[in-house]
Amino acid sequence: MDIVFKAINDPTRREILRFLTHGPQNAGTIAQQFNMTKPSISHHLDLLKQAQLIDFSKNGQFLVYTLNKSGFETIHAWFQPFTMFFELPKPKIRL
Amino acid sequence: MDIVFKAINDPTRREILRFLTHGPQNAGTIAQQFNMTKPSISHHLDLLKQAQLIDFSKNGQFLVYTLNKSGFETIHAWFQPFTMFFELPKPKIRL
DNA sequence: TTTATATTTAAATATTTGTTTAATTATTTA
DNA sequence: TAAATAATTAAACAAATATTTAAATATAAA
Repeated sequence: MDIVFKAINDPTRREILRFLTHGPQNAGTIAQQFNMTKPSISHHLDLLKQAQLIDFSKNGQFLVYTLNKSGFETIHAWFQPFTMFFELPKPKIRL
Repeated sequence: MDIVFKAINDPTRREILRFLTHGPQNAGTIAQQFNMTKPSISHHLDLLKQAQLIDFSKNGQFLVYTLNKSGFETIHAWFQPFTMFFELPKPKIRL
């Protein structure tokens, strides 16, 4: 559990997650988005992977990264007890 | 924004937040819950305060801490875009 | 089968973080 | 007003983190 919170603590990692909402991306494409060396991005991807916030599959010489449900469910589950205490924006349509 | 994620990264701070779901608590009462010195808890409370996850008011010589909506809204807002991508547990009743 | 490309792993380092002990501030009570 | 209580602030330090450069691995193309 700790690892998920550690993962989303870093701004670069949060940007990577946001970037992946556009769909699966190669490690190189992800690295291009940032003013930072590839090894540094690689390290961030590794941490997000450990937190199960992303996943990857191999496509030839490329590694394709995608969002992974598990880590987000962990965050959601942690957050749940606190929603009881606050009026949070309600969904516009019936779920 | 960064400060909120930093705040919830620490397990002690997450326990403090959980403890405060039981209602407002004095600094001393909070400190008792943990095998840790008061200055350390004080520092954690300060960080949670900075993140607007908690608030306090003075009652004589006591400082009474409570949960604060603002910080949780920040987390919720960040999480929102990701909910689109995953089937998350649905509410049991109409909201 | 050599060379280029995509990416990670390893080693080193500066910065940040969590904790402790000691000192300080503020309030209450005797 | 002096002593006790509640809590924070300050200084010091060990542990964890993000980054870089250099080296290694794996696949593709020439």
